[in-house]
Amino acid sequence: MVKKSCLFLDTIQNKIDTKLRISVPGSFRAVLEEMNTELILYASFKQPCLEGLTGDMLEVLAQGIYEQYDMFSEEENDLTSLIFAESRVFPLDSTGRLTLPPKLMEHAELSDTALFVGKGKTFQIWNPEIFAEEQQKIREKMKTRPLTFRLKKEVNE
Amino acid sequence: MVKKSCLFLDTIQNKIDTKLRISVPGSFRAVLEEMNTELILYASFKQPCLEGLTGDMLEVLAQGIYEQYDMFSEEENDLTSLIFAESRVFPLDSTGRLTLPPKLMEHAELSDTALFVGKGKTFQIWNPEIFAEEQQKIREKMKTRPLTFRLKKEVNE
DNA sequence: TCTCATCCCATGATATCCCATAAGAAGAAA
DNA sequence: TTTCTTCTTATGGGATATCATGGGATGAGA
Repeated sequence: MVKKSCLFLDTIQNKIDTKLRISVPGSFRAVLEEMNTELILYASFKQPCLEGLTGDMLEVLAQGIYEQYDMFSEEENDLTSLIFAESRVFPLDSTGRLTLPPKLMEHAELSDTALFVGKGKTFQIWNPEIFAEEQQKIREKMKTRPLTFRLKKEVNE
Repeated sequence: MVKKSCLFLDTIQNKIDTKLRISVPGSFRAVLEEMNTELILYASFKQPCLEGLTGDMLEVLAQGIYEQYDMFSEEENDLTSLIFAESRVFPLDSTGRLTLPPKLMEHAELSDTALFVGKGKTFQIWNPEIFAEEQQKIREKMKTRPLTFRLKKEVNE
């Protein structure tokens, strides 16, 4: 039996119905089930899209904030206001759909279709047209400023 | 069975009725029930809002204060005065509401609506208009001085 | 007896669940 | 390679349960 990857991969476009429901791609649901965790969404504070996370990820985030910042510090307050106040658990129905709140629909400028974009340990939800433009911009940027990146850890271990 | 996150998430606006009652959001109540703990409120000593905690969290807070400050220090005295002397357990009625004392209503400048703001292991209760301004300030701050934050722990392990 | 706080029930709105159907992908047989 | 079958995944609509909120009843303390 091959070990399943716990990464969100690929780009999948699904429809948003009149009740603002959308199917989470099967491969994404498989990751959530494999990790036995909940699905979290929040409005990205950098881009017009939604950020998708696992519940585990959010717990680690919470723990990290308390370890790195003072309980009553301004930084702690700002971070928790931006992350936890904006995110929510999204339960899936029996066919694997979630319901998008109007607030998030607006933020990501969604109407009748949405794009699930795998980002490894997280994913994003985009308006397909906007994503295509953004993706193009990133490609252009790479031509002039190539990113460097080095794997620190051995791969096959 | 998926593990439930024990974090206060999302921002939910509810009404305060003529008896000064307000429904605690269902998702917040779920956290309290899951942790099998009481709901504590006190007037924030930094902002015009109310701080909400679980009984468990208050215990952790107490422990932290005694570990970080000398028993008879000024800081220890100030913090305990500000937190424990002001805190109270708020019982919920059968439909999940609590009754706000006039003193807390004043402190948070509340009238007929209030916003429950998830902050992870705690939450806050705000006048919606005041919170919107505060949140905007935080967003502005992030543009000029983006907070960096690095996950130290592996997420999927 | 009066006042205040808590408790209990009724209602309406909303979100969640469940079933039915359609579409697509993978696999088997020709 | 082509066609047919089967299974999984996606989408639509109706039924149901849950939650927020308002009003009245009950009981304790002043």
